[in-house]
Amino acid sequence: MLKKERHDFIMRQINLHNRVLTSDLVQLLNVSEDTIRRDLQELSDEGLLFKVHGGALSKSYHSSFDDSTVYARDSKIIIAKKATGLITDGMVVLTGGGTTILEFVKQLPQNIAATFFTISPLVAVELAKYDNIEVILIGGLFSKNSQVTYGGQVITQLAELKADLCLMGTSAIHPEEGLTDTYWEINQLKKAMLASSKKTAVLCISEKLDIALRLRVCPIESISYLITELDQDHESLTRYQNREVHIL
Amino acid sequence: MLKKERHDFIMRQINLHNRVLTSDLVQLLNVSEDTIRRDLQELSDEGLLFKVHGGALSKSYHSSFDDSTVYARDSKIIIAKKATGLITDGMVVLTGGGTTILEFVKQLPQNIAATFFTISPLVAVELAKYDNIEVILIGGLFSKNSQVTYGGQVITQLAELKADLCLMGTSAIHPEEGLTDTYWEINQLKKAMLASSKKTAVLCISEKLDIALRLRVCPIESISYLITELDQDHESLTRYQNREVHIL
DNA sequence: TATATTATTGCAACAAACCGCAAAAACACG
DNA sequence: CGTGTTTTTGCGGTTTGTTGCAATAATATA
Repeated sequence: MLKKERHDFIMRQINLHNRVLTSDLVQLLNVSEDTIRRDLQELSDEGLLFKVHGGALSKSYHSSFDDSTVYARDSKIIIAKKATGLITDGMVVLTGGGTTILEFVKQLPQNIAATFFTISPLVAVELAKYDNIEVILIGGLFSKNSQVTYGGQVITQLAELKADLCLMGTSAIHPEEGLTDTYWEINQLKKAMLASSKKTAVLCISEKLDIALRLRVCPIESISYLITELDQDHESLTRYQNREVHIL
Repeated sequence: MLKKERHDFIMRQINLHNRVLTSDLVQLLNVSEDTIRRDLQELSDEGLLFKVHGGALSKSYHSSFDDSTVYARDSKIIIAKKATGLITDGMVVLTGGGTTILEFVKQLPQNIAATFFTISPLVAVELAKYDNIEVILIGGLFSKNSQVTYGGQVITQLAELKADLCLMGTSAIHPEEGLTDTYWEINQLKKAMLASSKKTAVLCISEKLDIALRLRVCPIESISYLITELDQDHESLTRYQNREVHIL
């Protein structure tokens, strides 16, 4: 393999995963550590990546990625980590959009092998960084507000699908009213997603608990897992606990 | 064997395999290393390949997709600006993916009113920033390499659609061979996109001119507009000019 | 702080590139 | 045809590029 090809390979890995480990590259490319280190040094000199102890990081990861802009990011990371526990190899997963789901994708283990259907282009792009994940983007009208596809075409495609697990964020959840939403189209969308999945996990920061909006998506019993940043036995969650809903 | 024949042979190998090793060519062509090196040097001077230590690489071997440092960004901005001239209010436009198309979207005038179909999630997200643009994302399998949706589902949806204009990037264009590509699925995809549009514009930086890859998408006559960063009457473009193709 | 992992540096072996030169082939032209 | 010129090619010697190794320094992790 030519040096240039190695460099291209490394850059591809970097842009795919936002980071590379020296040790991984040694195995993948079957060359000595020294060679990889020199490659990383050269690419770093060209300003194509950030060299760090143990490997290298994507340049865009630091510059363009403004972590601070995501609201309540710390909470969302906790939620995301809990949610990854639900995913096992071979699973078929359906996801919605939103920053919480996006965070969930970033927290997935590197080698997870699964099939993901999603209505969120951003989630699709993030999922594509995993070698062993097959990504199917469900197409349709694209919503400027929620950054997901919606509309009849999406509903139709969802109807043909049966996923093991559906992961969705929510803007409101209430012990009696269940999941609710403000927009008709998003409401329809979520209903269709629920119907297409054997189980459903709702990812939701605690400040969205105990809120009911105009349009009802489903009763609380239709939800299999409720994932918040709170402890399992936090008092805010007791009213959600029942035979159907597992609190994580 | 004549020099010209050797050069043709080398270019065939390059376009077939994306790479050649000096040592391989020495054996295949039964000439000295120096001769091969000189051949590669000359072909490199003509801009037909990239010479590297140990051999040479195809010019289109810029497979990697890096969002941080877009390759030849200045050229792509020039191309993008030219392309915006093709869009008028009320148009139905179909776009592919790639950094050039993404740049095109960023250059669109703020209040343009049009309908865009796209196979690229990133393009969809960017288009969503325009208030008066309706965005329809065509869904399907998501390609990790090219960051667009592809496969049967995409083809099927494209078949139901007739756009006024199709905008696509390309990795290779040649006056006799037309549009060509390396991957079967992308090839099929581009064919379907062409069939779904009344007119087609190809956005393409000049270094991808005069390159032919393995799989043919369409003859040069099927293209309505060819947009490069070069001046309209640049000599590199004369061979592309004919009744059908407009050079911008 | 102790221990393991990763970086750095100089070095040697090898491969490839470069340079000048000369032989051979192709070409131009009277 | 012959002769001078240009182009092409291969060879030897030299320089540069690439890679892996070993010893040492720096850094992470518990």
